[in-house]
Amino acid sequence: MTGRRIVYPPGGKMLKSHSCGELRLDHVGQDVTLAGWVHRRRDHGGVTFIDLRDREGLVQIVINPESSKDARTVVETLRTEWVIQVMGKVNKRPADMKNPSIATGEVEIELAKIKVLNPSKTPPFSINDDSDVDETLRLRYRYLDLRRSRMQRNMKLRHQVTKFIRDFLDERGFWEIETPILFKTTPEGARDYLVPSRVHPGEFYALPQSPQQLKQLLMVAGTEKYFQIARCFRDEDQRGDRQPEFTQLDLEMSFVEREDVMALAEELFTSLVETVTPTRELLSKPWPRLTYQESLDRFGDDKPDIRFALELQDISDLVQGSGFRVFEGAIEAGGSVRGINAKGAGSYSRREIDGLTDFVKTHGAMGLATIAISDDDEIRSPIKKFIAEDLLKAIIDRLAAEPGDLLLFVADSNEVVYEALGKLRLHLRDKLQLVDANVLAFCWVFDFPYVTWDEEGKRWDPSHHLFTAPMEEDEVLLDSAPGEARGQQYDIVLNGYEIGGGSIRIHSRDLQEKAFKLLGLAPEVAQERFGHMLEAFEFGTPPHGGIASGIDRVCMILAGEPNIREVIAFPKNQAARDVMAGAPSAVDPKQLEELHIAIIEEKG
RNA sequence: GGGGGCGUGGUGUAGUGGCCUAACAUGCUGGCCUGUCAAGCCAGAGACCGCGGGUUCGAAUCCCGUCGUCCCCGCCA
Repeated sequence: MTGRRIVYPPGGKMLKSHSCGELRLDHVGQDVTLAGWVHRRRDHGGVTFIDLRDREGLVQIVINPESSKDARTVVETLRTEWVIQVMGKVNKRPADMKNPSIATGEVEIELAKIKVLNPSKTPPFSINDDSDVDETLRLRYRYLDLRRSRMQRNMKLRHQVTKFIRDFLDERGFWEIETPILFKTTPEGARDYLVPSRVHPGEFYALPQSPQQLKQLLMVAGTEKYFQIARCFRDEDQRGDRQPEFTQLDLEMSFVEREDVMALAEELFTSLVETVTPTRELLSKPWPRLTYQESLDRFGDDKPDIRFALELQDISDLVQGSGFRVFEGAIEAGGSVRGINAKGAGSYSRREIDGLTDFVKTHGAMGLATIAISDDDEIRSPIKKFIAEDLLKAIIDRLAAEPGDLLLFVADSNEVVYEALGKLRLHLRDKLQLVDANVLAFCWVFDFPYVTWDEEGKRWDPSHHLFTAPMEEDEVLLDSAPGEARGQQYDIVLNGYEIGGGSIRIHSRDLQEKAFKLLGLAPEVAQERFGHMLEAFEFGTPPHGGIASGIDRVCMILAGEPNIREVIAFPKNQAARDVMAGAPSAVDPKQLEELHIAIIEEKG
């Protein structure tokens, strides 16, 4: 997209009159002062060129034998990444010397004066190209990495995303309100980052996992429409799309129902991507809506990537009574047998199919039943000898299989079947290159179960969070059959990533207490941890709901990057370490003493 | 907490038991060159192969351990 033209004030308010990247034919004849980094230098003996770079782009500086001796002497010493200031005249380039590959390629600067503002050591990796560099090295010299075009592009994109969100919500009456970073621990959910209190020995603040409670209290406070681009903290192990601190668009509205929040969020994100990434193709508008159950049945995933098909098919009804114990056993135990048709993978070797089997095993499945149909219609299948031929045909029909296809089945509990096939589906997406990277596929997933049973902890866990309201018609189920109640929750999914989720909240003390009780919080514990919420709900709390969206993930997808570190200026590595500054680090014993903290050495 | 991949001049890679006195590209240093834009040409410096131990006549290469890093599971909205 075309950025705002940067015009520097004339008369020496800054060290430059123009940015390098903004110069065009209109500027021909003007005397300009530029400042930036030496991108490249091409010394031809007589004539020398410098590509001068700043944030806005590149421009070519020409030094002729007719240029001043002083200038030529300085130019000889220049090296890449030196910071220089140049004064010169903008000339039109002769016709055969234009460079269409850069925006300023029609012009060049005839050097009059040059000043070295700061020399540079040879950087540890090249700044002037986008070659791959070991990520640890990039992180260690992040300030240099951020100078490279990829990161400049990503940081700019991120700015445009947050700027768009702010403008959009401002226009609709939202107030941006900051909430505390030092708050109260909530042992439910993720692990908290704790901050010791110096003035209160033995007591700790916690960094917020999200501003959830505070934004609800802002609704109690009559704010009605709130948002924040908020930093959130979770002390859990990292992934490519998870960092210990990350940024959420957090918003909350009073006097709304589920549809109101969904409509707002859908409009926000649709217009966001249409504005910020106009060349990306939006798969569908309005967004498809999937119930949680439909999402699992079709994609084996509650955050489905709907850019490609490869949908799951249930064959339980077919294989029941087939005599094949692996299939029958799963069904008898309450599970199912489902499969996907990996179109065009029928020629996979034994070795490749074994690879797929190993893959599903890492996701809990016992194994993978396969039916490979070669291009000349020959069927290879380890289960062929266990099932009748007409059943095999029926299964092939159900999966709409053709020569050249590979059918893959998992028989297990529904939970395992969904997980294994859902992940296998994504694995095949990458292996078979089934998606167009330019497409953006949003969808809604809703009608989540209100709670899910945690077998290990022998208790009900919230599928969203503690403050989500159940569907009104399902409230009666909370006592009788909590597992069947649905929550007033909705998730935004983009290209297989959950980029946002929200709910209508509970706004009455009675219902909130009931929810706490269901979730195994004893009244006195609930009072200790969330007394302020319960109390607030007694003072005329409006019905309210909202949504939160992971800005890092959104930017990652819009930037086409493989992980969120690429859209965070100073991210931490997989081990949650800042390798540039060296955080976390040991602290002075004096500091610990002041905080009333003693270190316990690791045992063993 | 568990599993897997990777670690070789500054950078990116090749080499997977002797041909390695470690190769290639790029970068770096010096020289030549008046129109290039990933400039070109010539010359040069630069790694004992993450670290420690072991196997072997012989290890960058095999084994064990360790450290770093990335990915996945667990965990986490």
